[in-house]
Amino acid sequence: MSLTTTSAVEERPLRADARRNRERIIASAVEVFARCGAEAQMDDVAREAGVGVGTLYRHFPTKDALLAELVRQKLARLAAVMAEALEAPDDPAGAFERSLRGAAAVASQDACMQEIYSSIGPDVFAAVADEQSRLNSLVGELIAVAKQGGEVREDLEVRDVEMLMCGLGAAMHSARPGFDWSRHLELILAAVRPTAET
Amino acid sequence: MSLTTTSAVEERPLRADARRNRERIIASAVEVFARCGAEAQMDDVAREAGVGVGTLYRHFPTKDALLAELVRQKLARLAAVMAEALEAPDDPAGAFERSLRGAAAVASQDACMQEIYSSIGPDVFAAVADEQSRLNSLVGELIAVAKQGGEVREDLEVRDVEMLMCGLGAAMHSARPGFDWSRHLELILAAVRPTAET
Amino acid sequence: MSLTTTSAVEERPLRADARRNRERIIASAVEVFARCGAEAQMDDVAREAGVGVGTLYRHFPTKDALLAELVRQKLARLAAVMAEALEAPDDPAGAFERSLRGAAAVASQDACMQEIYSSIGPDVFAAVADEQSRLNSLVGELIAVAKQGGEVREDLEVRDVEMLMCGLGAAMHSARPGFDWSRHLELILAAVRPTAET
Amino acid sequence: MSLTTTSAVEERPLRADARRNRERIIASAVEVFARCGAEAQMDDVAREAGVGVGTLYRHFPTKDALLAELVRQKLARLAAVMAEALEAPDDPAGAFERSLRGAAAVASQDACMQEIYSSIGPDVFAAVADEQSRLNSLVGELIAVAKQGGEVREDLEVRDVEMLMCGLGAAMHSARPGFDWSRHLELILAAVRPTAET
DNA sequence: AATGAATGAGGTTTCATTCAT
DNA sequence: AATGAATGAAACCTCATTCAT
Repeated sequence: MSLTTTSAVEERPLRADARRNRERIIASAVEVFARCGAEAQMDDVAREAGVGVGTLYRHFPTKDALLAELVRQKLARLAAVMAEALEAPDDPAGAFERSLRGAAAVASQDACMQEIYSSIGPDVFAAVADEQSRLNSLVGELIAVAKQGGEVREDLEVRDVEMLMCGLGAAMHSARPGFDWSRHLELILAAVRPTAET
Repeated sequence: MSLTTTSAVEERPLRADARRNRERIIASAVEVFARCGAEAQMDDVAREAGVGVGTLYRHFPTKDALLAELVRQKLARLAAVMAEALEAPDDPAGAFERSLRGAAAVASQDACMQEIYSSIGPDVFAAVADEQSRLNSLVGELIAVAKQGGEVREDLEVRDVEMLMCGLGAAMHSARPGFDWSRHLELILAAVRPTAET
Repeated sequence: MSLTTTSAVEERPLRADARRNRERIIASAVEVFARCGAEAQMDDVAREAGVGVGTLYRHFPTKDALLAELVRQKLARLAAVMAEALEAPDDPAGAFERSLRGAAAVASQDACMQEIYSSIGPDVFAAVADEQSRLNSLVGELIAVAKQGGEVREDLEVRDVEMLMCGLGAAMHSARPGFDWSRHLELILAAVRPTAET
Repeated sequence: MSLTTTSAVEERPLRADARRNRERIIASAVEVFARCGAEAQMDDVAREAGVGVGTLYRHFPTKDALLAELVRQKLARLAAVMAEALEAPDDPAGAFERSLRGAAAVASQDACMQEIYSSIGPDVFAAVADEQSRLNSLVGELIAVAKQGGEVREDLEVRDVEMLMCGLGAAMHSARPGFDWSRHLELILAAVRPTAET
């Protein structure tokens, strides 16, 4: 069974009420998972959305399918931030840093997403591969531009940013006393800047 | 109910066989949680240890209590690495870096611990506070020494290291394709080194 | 609520398209139940018929009503075979045997019907009583004729044939390895023939 | 997952209470399935047995496993009847008929078993293959003896008996008005006796 | 009249924890 | 003290039926 829900093509548009429900479900899911973590229950999501479980399962035939959709949306939002940073014409210089700050801000809105992103098995991960690689492409472009401007170390790669941001998200979500994600982000930015001896 | 199992005082020493059981349980738990993540089942731990569930529950009255013990031991091992780095008399200079490398190596042995560490609720977190703060003290000392040697940025604080290492562990555990914790660690070390303009 | 759908009188004739739908539904139901057994789902029947579930429920207010209709049609087909055998003027002698062979052949076309026929509760059974008794009358006539020809044992009754054919259908449907309904039928025919000592 | 529950060898005997429960569960299952048919629910079985569902699932990890056990026991009881008939030294002549009468009597005690036997999928059928073939062997022996005595037709095979008895069981279970299994059995016996012309 | 989205009771199964042996 | 059988509250998911569009 495929976890994909938005098969790009030949997807006849949902009836108005169905779409409304779909959106309420997603919104509620974000809410509920934020409260309870990835082990939140389908029943709770349905109740929060004010629909029956059956409706929930009509839209997402599996809990994993719902998680996949949430992750997908999150990745899409991150990609949007990246794209925006990339296209801003006025200041190509700071694009990279701006994009990371924007991404961190987006991530901080629902840090629980990090837990979900970490907890998903290979199936869900695969179901999300498209958005993931689109995001990675954008990061690649941002890095390329930044290298030309001498803003980041020469050896910086996409997966470095992935790892660091993944770590940022996790620390964010762990919410240990004293943790402060914007400080964390500054350290990450320091890590990717050209080193003294280079 | 307290999650603490080793309440410092008035702890009559376990009978020899009981202690043996306790240790086998912990070893098995590490094994099983490494295989299955935090949602491994108590029955599995018991079976792996070759004891009945009842015995498992005699030693750890709760799953959380078992998790707490595992986290505690992990923190203790990290503290040991830190202490060792601190005490090495020959090369006080590199102590800080050495300690982080050592800690990362220890963490990499059972990255699932990171998931557990992240998933524990406040109760378990509190049950582990002692080891946590002992570890933090050591990190504080290491930072102090390193600052004197000019090895790290002046504004570095313990919680910075906590955050970065927490992120490292999480990325480690996520095991996304292409992730490489020793590269991640190098970036972290770059992040804490004195910046050019300082 | 009555399961009857074709209440003899006061049944205004369906609109042309409605009738078309009704027939497509029944055909699809036969198909689907043959594939999946009695626990096939209403949604599947509707999809196979190319109509919405709503339409299906307009024609058959209940799953049981649909099953009843299927059983009714089956019984009608069996009755047709019997009537045909009875009326064949050329060979009144073999009519009984011919009718059973014909009935078995019809039954073998969708043996799943047997499962349905067995699984129906008293309600559905009652809803089908008319066709059932019409069939039984015909069997009665066939037996009477056969007795005059000395083709069947003197004590043979309608319910004997019912029982034996019911068993045949069930064995057919069970489709255990090695089962062969035409062999089974021969044995049944042997059972109803006059015994040696009579 | 295997449906087998009684893996002949190396099965350490159950604790006394566990065995008691196991037997109560089976007894209750017979009862409940007799009342409700194969779609009876696990919860009902558990309640009837006076145990928690968990206990039920400890003994039978799946509904199918439970059904398999019931079928197995039924087949074993039938085999016992056959064996008994075979071994009776005094009257080797009537052994075959006696065995069928005995089998029918046993079957009539819980005719619902027939429905279950028919409804089981290939998996359960396989899980029951041993008992099935043991039963078939006995029938084979009975047929052989009967042939020597000239009690049954020369061409009679085991699967013929299987088919006929399968049909008997089904008709029994269908319990249509007027059905009478002992009459049905007499007809079956007539079917297998040597025919006049042979 | 037709559609298919929505409903929600109910089905099977899991697992942390308790308690009789 | 040790065992593992028993417990039962949930978890996920299905499907006959209703009802807004």
